[in-house]
Amino acid sequence: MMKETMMRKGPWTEEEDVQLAFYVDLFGDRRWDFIAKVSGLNRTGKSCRLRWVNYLHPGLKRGKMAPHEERLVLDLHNKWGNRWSRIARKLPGRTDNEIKNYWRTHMRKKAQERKKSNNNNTNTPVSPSFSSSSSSCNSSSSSSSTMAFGKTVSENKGRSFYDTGGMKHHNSETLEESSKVYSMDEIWKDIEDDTSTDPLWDFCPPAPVGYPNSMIWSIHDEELIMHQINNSF
DNA sequence: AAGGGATGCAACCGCACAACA
DNA sequence: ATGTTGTGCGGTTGCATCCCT
Repeated sequence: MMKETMMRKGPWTEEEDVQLAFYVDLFGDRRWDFIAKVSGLNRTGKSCRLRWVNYLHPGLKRGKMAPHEERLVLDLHNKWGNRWSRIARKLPGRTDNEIKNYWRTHMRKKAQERKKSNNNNTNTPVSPSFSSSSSSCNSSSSSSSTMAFGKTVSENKGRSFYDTGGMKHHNSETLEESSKVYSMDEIWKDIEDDTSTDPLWDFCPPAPVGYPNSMIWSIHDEELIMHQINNSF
């Protein structure tokens, strides 16, 4: 039987962050349900984990993606599709969530640029705003296809507009050419063509995920520690 | 200066999978 | 072999801030 207690949701407060960090420091970044319980945070283990992984983890970089990171994301997405966590492992200090958000943002940007360039492709070229040149964009064969980005695309049953599917769809015949209302793959391919020629990303570091995995402790230890904690608060 | 749309990011949800009893 | 629990992942949403008119 699970007793239904109202779990807290929504943004984390600074106090909660401090508290979570304290307990993760004590118990390691595993056993999230346990941490959630003993910390007294009225959060689910899941929520605690997410907060730690995406925000509190000491190894995290913050701020804008560097150009080489952008390249890496593009290239790895081209290879692996929406395997965000996998991609994140190749970008130390970046989280899957961050990369996912980045991708979404830039897909949106790109989509809009494309839309613009389609609208007035007869004369004024669009100024590229993303990382490097995108001069070859308008060489794509999709110049006549209907662009259905933004809100309308959600009508496109189940596929979010930034979900190109990556690898998933490259070999798939489910995406019939004829049925494409819009083709992110095509668009992104164009972008890729511009960027992937650059071997810059080759430096690709050996994926140190950065989690301290040496936290070995027994249940017995847990209980002892718990006891101490309870006494100290 | 104000209002509205665009953007970026944090957080939640649902599902899948692995470990364990 | 099976059920339960914990964790991880990908997709989606909500909200605060920024920017433009």
